[in-house]
Order: sequence, then C-alpha cells, then structure tokens
Amino acid sequence: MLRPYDLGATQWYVLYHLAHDGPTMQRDLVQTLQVERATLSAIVSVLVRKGFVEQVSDRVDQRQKLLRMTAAGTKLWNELPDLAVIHDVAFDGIDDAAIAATIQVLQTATERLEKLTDRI
Amino acid sequence: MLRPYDLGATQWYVLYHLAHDGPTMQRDLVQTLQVERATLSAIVSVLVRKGFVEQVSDRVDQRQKLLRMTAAGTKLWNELPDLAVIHDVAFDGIDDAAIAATIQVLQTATERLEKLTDRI
DNA sequence: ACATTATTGTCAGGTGGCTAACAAACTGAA
DNA sequence: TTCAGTTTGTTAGCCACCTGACAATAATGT
Repeated sequence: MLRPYDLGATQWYVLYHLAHDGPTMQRDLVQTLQVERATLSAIVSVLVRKGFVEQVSDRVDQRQKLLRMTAAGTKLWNELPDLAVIHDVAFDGIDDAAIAATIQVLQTATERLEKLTDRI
Repeated sequence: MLRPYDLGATQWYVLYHLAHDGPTMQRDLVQTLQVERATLSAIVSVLVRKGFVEQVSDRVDQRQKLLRMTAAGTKLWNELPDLAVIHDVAFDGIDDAAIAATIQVLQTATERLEKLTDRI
C-alpha cells in the first residue's frame, strides 16, 4: 500500500507520530518507536532528504533536534491510504479471549527474553 | 549466543538444516526457510566465504546447486551452544492452552494477510 | 528442430535493524 | 572553574530481508 508513495514502514510510522502528536524531539521518538538511536537517525535522514520532515536544533540544548513535518510532508500524509484495513483483515472476527491470550503470551515471552539479554 | 562465533541467525539456521537433514538443494532450502531466492543466495555466499558450506552444481541439472557442510562447518556446528534455552526461557511454564491459542491467532492472521498481499 | 516458457541462481539497489566508535553539547562535583 | 561523565545524534560497517532484472539451463509445444 505504501509502495506507490515510496515510503517504508518505519518512515510511515515516523510520519504517523508527527501527524498525531505534532513536532517531537528525535530522542523521544527513539522511545516511542522502540528503535536504536542510530536506526532512527538513518530513517529521519531519509525523510529529510525526501523533504517530508525538518530537523530543527533546539535553542537551549543544541544536541537535541526537533522533528517537524514540512508542508510537503503534511500534503503526502493526507494522500496516504488508511492502513487500518491491515489490522482488520488480520484480526477481524477472531475471538477476543484468544487475542487477549496471544497478547499476554507474547508480552511475557518478550519480557523474559529482554531480561535474558540484559544479563548477557 | 552466536556472536562469539560470528554467525547471524539465518546463517545458523542454514547450518542447522544441513546438520540435521544432510546435503540439500539450495532451491529446497528456499521453501524450508521461507525466504526469497535472492536472500538465501546472499546468506549462502557468506557461509561459503567463511568455509562452512560448499555449493556443488548438480550433474544432471546444472542450474541447481547442492549445499553441503564442509569439515570446518561440522567442526563449528559441534562447538555451538544449544539454542533451545531461548525457547525455554520464553515459554516455559506458560499455559498450554494459551500457547495453542497464540499459535492459532498468529497462523490465521498470517494466512489472511498472505491472501491479501496475493491479491495486491 | 526450434522457439517459447519455466526454473534456478546471482546481482543491483533499497529498507530497516543492529553495534561500536566518535564529536559535540550539556551536567555536576571537586 | 575545570574536568570527568552523560546524553544526543551521526557515521561506518554489518546482517537480513525485499523487489526487479538478468543469464544460464531445462523443459515443453508446435
């Protein structure tokens, strides 16, 4: 669905957050997207190159950069299709209890594995 | 766990299959690993470069290549730690019914999404 | 027999992850 | 005040995934 717009999934996700939450510090997006600093750096640089996002250095703390959608970015965002259909196709009509169980199992497993890798 | 051996996850997985099922046609591994031809080609070339795997052209069908572990590959394989602990850490003690539900939900969702992308 | 089609592997180029190492900027304690 | 430590972003280099295009080789149909 994003291919006609030459957008990758994570690029879309950055735009999504900027569209919904407004301008955001790059370092906060690292937490939100659960991605490494370096990874986000690369993704943002692509969006900047394409002209959809601006990086503005903070006045007080010159290390931090504020990410803001450009006019072109907003225009693109409004043209994009609604990706919610993906979620619908995947999960519509599936038993709620089964979905709850799935979330629980995956969350538990993830937490355990994170603890394991912390120890290593 | 694999880092000390300079092995990526998929590289390990290829060795795993060669160790358990013996020499295998590259094109069959594509099915097993559920990965694109081009992706496997790259991974195999890394293993060949490292000297753990050999690629032998088939006598009858010269397009096909048989993958076989080298002596160095077998030696490495025997030194590798058992990765089953990962599965254990993640899922031990979790309710069997919950795990069954999880598998069911994810399988259904995956099938539906595959059908969707087939149509697109 | 020959042309078309299908299969297999590779190459090129892109996305998106990671770690390690670095520079610049800020913070805080001696 | 200065200097060590922390935070933030970038760069470089790797792995693993993808698509699209290509070459070589089989297989098939006329």
